[in-house]
Amino acid sequence: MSTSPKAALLEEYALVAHALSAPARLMLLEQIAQGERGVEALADKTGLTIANASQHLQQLRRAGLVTSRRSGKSVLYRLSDAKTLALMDLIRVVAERSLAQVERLLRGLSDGADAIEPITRDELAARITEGSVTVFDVRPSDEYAMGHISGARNVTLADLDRIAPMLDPGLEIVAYCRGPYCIYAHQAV
Amino acid sequence: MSTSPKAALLEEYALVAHALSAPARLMLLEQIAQGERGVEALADKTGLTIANASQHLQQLRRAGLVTSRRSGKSVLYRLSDAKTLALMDLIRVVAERSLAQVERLLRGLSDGADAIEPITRDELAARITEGSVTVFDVRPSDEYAMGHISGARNVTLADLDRIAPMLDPGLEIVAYCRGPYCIYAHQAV
DNA sequence: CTATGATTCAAATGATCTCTTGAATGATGT
DNA sequence: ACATCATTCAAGAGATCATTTGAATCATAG
Repeated sequence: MSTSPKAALLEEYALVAHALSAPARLMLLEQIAQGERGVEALADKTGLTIANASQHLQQLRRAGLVTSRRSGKSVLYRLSDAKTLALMDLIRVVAERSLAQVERLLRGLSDGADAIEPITRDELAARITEGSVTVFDVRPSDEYAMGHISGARNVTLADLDRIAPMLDPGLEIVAYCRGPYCIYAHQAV
Repeated sequence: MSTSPKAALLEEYALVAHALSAPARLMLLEQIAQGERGVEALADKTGLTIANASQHLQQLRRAGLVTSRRSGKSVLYRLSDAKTLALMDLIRVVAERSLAQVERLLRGLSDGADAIEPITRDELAARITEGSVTVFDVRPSDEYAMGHISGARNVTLADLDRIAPMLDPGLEIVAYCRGPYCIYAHQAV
């Protein structure tokens, strides 16, 4: 072996980190985290060409972050296991904790007008049943179809302007999408 | 803003991952995890030039993984908090879980002869006091000086050949260094 | 077996990263 | 203030990576 064993190990760790170091691959992971997807669907969502998306996906697979299986003509990709999601989440936490730039971005989005209040899943369910809040699922409708909170209305950003005047101003509005990665919710506010 | 807010966020996440994607920076982090260190000490340990180490350290600082403070003439670096360590650890876990290549490396190191048995900290302490094992700390002596398990002997790899014949073959030998990142222990076996 | 459609491979270009070298900065001690 | 030491900055060469294009592979349907 030309390189020392220790250096080889470090290169393996670096390979995993490198797979997460391109925005294009993070977009793909974000989509794959929603559920199994084919290459074409992923390319559409991320705006990448099919060949380019395929190459990024193979880099993710080489790093062990996703696995693929054939289903008919398509190859479906999914996260290899929960650790992949935990890794994405930890990177997000570290990035948002320490980078003042990220905070500025989030502040810029919310216009500083409405208070943004993160709440737990159980708490949200309780408030829905008691009718004190209206929940909007602001994801694209195909993602909505694959699973959503009961009682939530699927409202795209384009719909918002149309229905905004019809809302009871006294009601609290909760916008959600697919976890911390999504910024649709901020835009909807 | 020329780029969309969402793309900017993804680039921040990518920056953190990118900081972890070079073996040289992983070596530096591994050393910094041992305690606060100056640039020169880190450069020595990793075999990098001082200027090069300084550049990598600033990349780590930009990503929020380490912080620095001045102490006299030196600038001391340390991990920004426990999340950084958790992130390194998670990457290691993901890499070792999914990459068959890593397993092959580890198998190659241990020569397949002696069984390698990872044990918990408490279990180890119990075995030391009852005298059933001999514990070697195979780290360099300056790291040993900064903290080690009571009852452990500091034995460098160079010393091993010299003292190996003097050991009671019936005793179990435990080699340890500084957690999962270190491969000295495997070499010592 | 052949045709079709989805995906992957392979080569080439342009961009990015790493490392080295030499000079500049910043803090300390005389 | 001056000298000195540790660290950082700046610029260039060499290597590596991302993206595009066109061709090749693979599984199903006819």
